Amino acid sequence: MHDLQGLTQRVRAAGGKMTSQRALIYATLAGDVTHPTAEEVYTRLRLRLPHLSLTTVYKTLNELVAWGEVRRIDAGDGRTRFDPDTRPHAEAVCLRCHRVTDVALAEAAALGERPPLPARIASYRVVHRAETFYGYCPRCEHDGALGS
Amino acid sequence: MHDLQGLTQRVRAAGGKMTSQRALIYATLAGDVTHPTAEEVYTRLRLRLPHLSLTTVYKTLNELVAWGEVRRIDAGDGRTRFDPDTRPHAEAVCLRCHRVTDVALAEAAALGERPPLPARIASYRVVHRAETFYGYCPRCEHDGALGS
DNA sequence: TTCTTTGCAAATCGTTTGCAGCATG
DNA sequence: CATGCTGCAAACGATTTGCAAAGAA
Repeated sequence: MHDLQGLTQRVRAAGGKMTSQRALIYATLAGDVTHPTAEEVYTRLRLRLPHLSLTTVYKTLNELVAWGEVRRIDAGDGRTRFDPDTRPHAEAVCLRCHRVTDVALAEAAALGERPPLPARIASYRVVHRAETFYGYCPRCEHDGALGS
Repeated sequence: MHDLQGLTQRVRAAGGKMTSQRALIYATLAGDVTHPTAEEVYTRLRLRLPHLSLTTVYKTLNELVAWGEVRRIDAGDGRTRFDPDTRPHAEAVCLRCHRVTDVALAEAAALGERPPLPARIASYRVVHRAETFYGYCPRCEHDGALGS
């Protein structure tokens, strides 16, 4: 998730074409720290591209993941969320509202986050690591109903 | 996930009843390190309890999670897996076959796993932490087709 | 007996697929 | 103009729900 030009190049290198839909989906996700679902991306873009279909959003997001431009995140409810930040980092997931918040690099570092990724773990060839903290976000903590 | 007696007590304390279905589902999961899906649990138990329904398996597994006896794991495909080990530990997920393997405590420790769980991260009240390594298990690595 | 649980069938919901028409390179 | 892309509708697969019958306390 860098500039549109670089992305266009990579898309073409992969035998693809740059369309207005893709450009907008890319752009929407690029600056986003809220880890939106496919449906959320769709809803936002429909304002600017009324003819856009949810199918296209799904396909495009899957491509982005396959190309390593975006990362897939599971927050425990049924939906898949997407994170344009592909650098190794930790996340906090709310067990109630399923909000996902990036954990500040400094905070992660203080906890022992070590950038160099070991190549093998449990005999797996490791491609990516994630550290996830499950708990309650401030809003949900103060809203009670933590048991639901 | 301890002994059946302790579980029966806790089930009753929560206003529930101990049934043969529950006892078997509990027992099946207790010693399991393969992180089975609901369907896998169902298939195994059907041999001993031919009348068992998948619905019951789902309901029971959800109860176990709600009661903190079991943990829910997402391996990236559509299915939810279940892990009877509720202690903080790391897992390795295969990006191809979605197998989940526990990372040995010693190995995790060498990587900086620190048992004491910080109470707050990114202002979340943290209940549980997970460190996941995504990559390819030995079998899939040697089977080629890593791109699929 | 009373209240929970079971299990069948049907409903949900997120996501994917088939395919005809459209747009990019 | 040759492919790849879009978008509609239909298909899918995992999980949930309604409800009547069965079982535990």
